[in-house]
Amino acid sequence: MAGEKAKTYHHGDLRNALLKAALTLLRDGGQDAVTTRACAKIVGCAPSAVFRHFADRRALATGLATEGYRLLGARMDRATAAAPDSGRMRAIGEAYLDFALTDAHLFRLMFQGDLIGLDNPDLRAVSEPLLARTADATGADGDAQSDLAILAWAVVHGLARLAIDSQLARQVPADPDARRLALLRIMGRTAPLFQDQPASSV
Amino acid sequence: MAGEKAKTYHHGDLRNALLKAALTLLRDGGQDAVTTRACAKIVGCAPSAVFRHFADRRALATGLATEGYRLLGARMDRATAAAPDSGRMRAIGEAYLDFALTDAHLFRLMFQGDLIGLDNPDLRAVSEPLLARTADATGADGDAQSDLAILAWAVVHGLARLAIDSQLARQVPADPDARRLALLRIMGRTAPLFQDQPASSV
DNA sequence: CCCCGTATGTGAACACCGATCACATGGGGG
DNA sequence: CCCCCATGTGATCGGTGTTCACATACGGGG
Repeated sequence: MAGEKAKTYHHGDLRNALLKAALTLLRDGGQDAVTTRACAKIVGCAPSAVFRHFADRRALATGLATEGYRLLGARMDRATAAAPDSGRMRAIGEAYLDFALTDAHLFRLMFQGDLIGLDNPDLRAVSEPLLARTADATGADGDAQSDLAILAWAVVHGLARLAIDSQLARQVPADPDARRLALLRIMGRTAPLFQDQPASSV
Repeated sequence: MAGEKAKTYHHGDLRNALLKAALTLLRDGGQDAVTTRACAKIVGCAPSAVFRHFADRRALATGLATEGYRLLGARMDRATAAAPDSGRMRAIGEAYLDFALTDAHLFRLMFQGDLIGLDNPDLRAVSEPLLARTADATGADGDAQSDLAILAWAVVHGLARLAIDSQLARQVPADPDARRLALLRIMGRTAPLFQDQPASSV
């Protein structure tokens, strides 16, 4: 008994338990491993129970992606808080790249339009502020601000995706730390967006 | 009879027919629609026949992706051939974006590491020269050349992916032509990589 | 020319998947 | 207290990738 959850017919928090199971499966098996039946087996419920909490497989994936945006946002917040004003863009870019490289499967899922519902209100509520905050950090304003924010996003997003799932993965060092440094160096070439500190410190 | 292919037991070119069917399915149904059974039904063979020509579903997808890289390469070649030397980078970037926007499903598949075999020799033979040609077009040399080529790739790749499968799709005009222009304008902000012509002409 | 080896295509099967539905359970508000 | 309804179950359906024994016929060696 002690510490053991009483085995009740009603789980009590099945939805969150399923999301947690799904995240585990995703992290070490990729999106293909995230199967409604596998999630059910992990939490110990019937396969059909999943659909009491998620309309379908896509809804489950959407919940996962939402959690991903929350994690990414937290990382970006921490990065900006710790950085001097003039280095906010670089800090954000670094955080974005780090997230993508260390949680690649989750990162991919967050942009897998066919697996998640991009229109989902919960997801939009979490993901849309990220671009706005980046726009602030450009230091520009007006149209240029918007353009620069999108461009900055594109640079780090492109680097991340190429590093994760393209032949570039082989053009760049395999060792995680070295790869990270190489990507940051390349990112730094995008003057003046990410060139806060002199190149030597990159 | 006239013009009709004789219905023979042996199809004769099943492999290519399957690839063609798969491409059709992909283009108007996304990757989920590319099913070995659906391909078989389209070409009119038994489901199991597919596996005489492709080891598994991934091999089929890999073949499709290879074809995609071939198409992209052709577009890039045409673009560079028609552009003045000083405008090669911009021409390449434009071609890349155009391809991604007009053949989005195929473009996505080309980078879907879990569906295609990135190590496939045929695929690598077609895809790897693309980066090399981009490196030439930077006009730089040495480490900077490599860095700039990767950065340029990242910019257009990031813009393309964000436009295709992220919330950015809603920040940017919905009309295809307007969207294209907006993305090119943003791309042009990456001085000096893509700034061949004065901004007014963008 | 025929004949057989082999590449190619078939049909039936298996395990797994997402999804649905009638039914079982039991917690919480009238 | 009791009953309603959210939650969980088990059986089931159609679809999918993949395999395997078997059928077919193309093409090269006698």
